[in-house]
Amino acid sequence: MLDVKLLRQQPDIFAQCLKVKNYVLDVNEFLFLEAERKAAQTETERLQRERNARSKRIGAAKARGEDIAPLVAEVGDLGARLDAAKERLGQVQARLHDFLQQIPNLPDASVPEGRDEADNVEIRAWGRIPKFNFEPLDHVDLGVAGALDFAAAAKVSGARFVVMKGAVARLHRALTQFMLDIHVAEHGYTEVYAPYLVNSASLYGTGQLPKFAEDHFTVEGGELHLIPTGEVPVTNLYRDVILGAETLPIRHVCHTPCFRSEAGSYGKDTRGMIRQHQFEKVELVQVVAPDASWEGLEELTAHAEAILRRLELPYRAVVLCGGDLGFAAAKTIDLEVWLPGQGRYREISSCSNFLDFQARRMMARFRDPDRGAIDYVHTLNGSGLAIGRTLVAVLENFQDGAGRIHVPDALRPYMGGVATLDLSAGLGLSPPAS
RNA sequence: GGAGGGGUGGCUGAGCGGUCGAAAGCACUGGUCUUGAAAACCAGCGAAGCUGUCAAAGCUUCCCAGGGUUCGAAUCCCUGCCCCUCCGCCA
Repeated sequence: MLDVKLLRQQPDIFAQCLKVKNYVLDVNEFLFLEAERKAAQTETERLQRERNARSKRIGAAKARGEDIAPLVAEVGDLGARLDAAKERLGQVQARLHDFLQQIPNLPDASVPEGRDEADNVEIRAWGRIPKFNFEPLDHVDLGVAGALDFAAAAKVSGARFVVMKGAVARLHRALTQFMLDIHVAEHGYTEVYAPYLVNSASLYGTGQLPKFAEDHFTVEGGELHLIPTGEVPVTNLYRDVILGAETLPIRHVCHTPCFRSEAGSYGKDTRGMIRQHQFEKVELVQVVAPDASWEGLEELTAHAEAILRRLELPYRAVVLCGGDLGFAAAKTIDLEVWLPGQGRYREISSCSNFLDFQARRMMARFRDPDRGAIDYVHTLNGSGLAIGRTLVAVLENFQDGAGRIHVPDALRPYMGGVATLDLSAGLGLSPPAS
């Protein structure tokens, strides 16, 4: 949600900024609704004031033991007029609210112009892209002996699901634990366990509603929704909260499954586990004072990058262009990992600064001791990292051409010391030491 | 699933249908006192929005949410949500 007061003052400047996000702000519609709102609100408040004054006089007269009948008669149709005014105000406010809810966040001035992901700008790259003396397989082929079983998942559930078995299932678990441990022990995040089903208010708070209702799953007959990302339950912890300044910055790490309907992505990434209805993610969330959010974005991005570096996975960081930027974000840095099976970089983390956009929607505030005032916090989040895609990256980058996967050093303690996974043996389970 | 109790300001907690946005205490902020601190005492202290160029000032709304009764609702009625206690079931 944007600052309405600022929007009123300079709607044209807002419209100009939103063009970078390919959003057309209907300034005339806004000005019309604002004029309506103002008229309706002043009229309603005027009638309320009159009613209050009259009621107060009746109360006073009654207290003095006087006959209140004439005073009551005098009220006349005030109630009816007030009801009508309230009705009108309610309607225009609802329209205005809807209008404002649909407007995306303003992109930061540093966000490059552009239409789609082809226009994103690389800001750094790390690691060496592996050279193989064989044709690298993608994860689907690497797991074909049974460790990654897409057919079984299709039978049990449908398309866009996976069943992992044996060593790969363990690798998946190991990655999760590894990431959580690093973020907690070394990056100063507090671990959080949160619900996977949330109410609509939470989805409004972080901006998944009202515009993107088709992107997530809603439980039939209920008002609960499967979370599309851990961002939703974790950021909403601070909905309707006024924080003490001393509690900032807040850093949370949370491992959750994520559920996405992937409506509108038919035919896209249908092979393998790049785009699934269900995947796991370790999410980083920060709640900070307004003057600390840009620093926070750099920091949070570096925390996500640290995981890739320790896993020795080559990646690059790109700044999303206006056209590719999400609804609520002012700026987003994507981390893209190299996938030999596809011969290209793929998104594995998305780190965003939302400024006060989410905070405004969810009334997440803090008490600023310097000014003695209450102000909105700034919120940030990023994947640290998406587990499924990290698994794919490990399998594809560390294959040896003979169906074996080299386990990166950092992960071995989480794999019971195992250095190599043999996927050719079916489930990739090492034969028992006999 | 059954029975009962309850949702009031940062917290605890009063509240009669009519100067109640709401007693009191705690916490917090400022002051007096003190070498300093504590204690004591004095004062202040909820949020959102609107009108106003700014400011001064004024107004409206908010006592879980949504309806209703009434000239007037924190207070009465209905519905929903949430919490607590006991019983049952249960990972």
